[in-house]
Amino acid sequence: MPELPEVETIARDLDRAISGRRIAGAKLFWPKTFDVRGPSLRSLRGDRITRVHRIGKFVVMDLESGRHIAVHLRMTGQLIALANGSGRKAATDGAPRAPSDAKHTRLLLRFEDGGTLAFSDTRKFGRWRIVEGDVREALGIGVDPFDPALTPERLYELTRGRTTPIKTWLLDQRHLSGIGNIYASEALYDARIRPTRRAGRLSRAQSAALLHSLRKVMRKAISYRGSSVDDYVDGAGMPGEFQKKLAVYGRGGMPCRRCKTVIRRVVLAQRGTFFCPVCQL
DNA sequence: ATCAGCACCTGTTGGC
DNA sequence: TGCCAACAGGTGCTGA
Repeated sequence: MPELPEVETIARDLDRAISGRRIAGAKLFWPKTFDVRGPSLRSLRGDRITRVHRIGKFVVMDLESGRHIAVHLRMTGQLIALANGSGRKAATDGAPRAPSDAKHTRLLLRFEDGGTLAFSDTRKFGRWRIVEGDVREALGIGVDPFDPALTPERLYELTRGRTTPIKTWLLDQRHLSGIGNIYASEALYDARIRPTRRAGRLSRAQSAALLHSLRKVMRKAISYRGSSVDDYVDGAGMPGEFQKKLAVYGRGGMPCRRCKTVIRRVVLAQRGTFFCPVCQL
C-alpha cells in the first residue's frame, strides 16, 4: 500500500493533527501488530508527541521522552487521526469521510484531550515499535532518495558490481529507502530504463536520469497526495489522486503513452513489473 | 550476493 | 451463483 509519497502524505497530515498531544493510553487488538523489542506500549502513557515525520516507509512519531514510535504500514495499514474518541466504532460525526473501519482496527492511541489515532490494517502485516536512540540505524534502512547526499555519482557508485536487475535493486530498502513497487516501475519508465537491466550496467547518464526521475515522479505523487490503487488513505481517511496519473503501473496490455506499444508485465523478485519494451532500453 | 519459495493475512477479481 | 486460483502498494526467513 504505502510507498514514500503515501507515507510522506500521512506523516504531514499527522504532524498537523497530533503533534503536541499527550498520550492517555494505547489499546492493542492484534498482538503481533506491536513489536515487543524495545519499550512496552504501556510506557507511552503520559508521553507527548512532539513531531511526526517520515523515515523511509516508516511513519515516525518523536516523543518528548526522546523515544520514537516507528510504524510500518506494509500493505494495508492506515493511520487515521480521529477528532473524537470514536474508538472501534465507525465514526459517526462525519469528520473523516472514510474512517479506519472498525472491523480492522489493530491498535488505538488515545490522547488526553479525547482525540484518537487509529491504526487499521486488513492484512495484519503492519508493525508498530518503540525505538530509543538513532531511528534510521535501528530500522536498518539506506539513504533517502531526497537526501542531498545522494548525488548521481553516488547512485552510480552504489550500483557498481551489482548484477541484480535495477528494479529489484531499487526495492531493497538497504540501498535506498522508500521506493516500492509502483514508483520503481514509474521512475524506470520515466528514465527510459528497462527494469531488467543489471544495476551495475547503468551508465553514469542513466544513473543521473534515474535519480532525477525517482525524485520527479515521487515529488509529483506527493503533490497529488499519493496513489490510492486499493486501500491507501491519508491521515484524514481520504484517498489520494496520483493513481490517475500512473504511466505504466497496472497498465499491462494497454498502449504506451509515449509510443503506443503494448505495455508488458513481467515478474521480478516476485513482484509485478510493468514497462514499455520499445521506450525502455 | 542473490534468487526462488514460502510465510505472514485478508479481500477482491476473473475464469469456468 | 458457486468455487477456486491468482493477485495485491511489503518484508523477513530459509535453503540453494
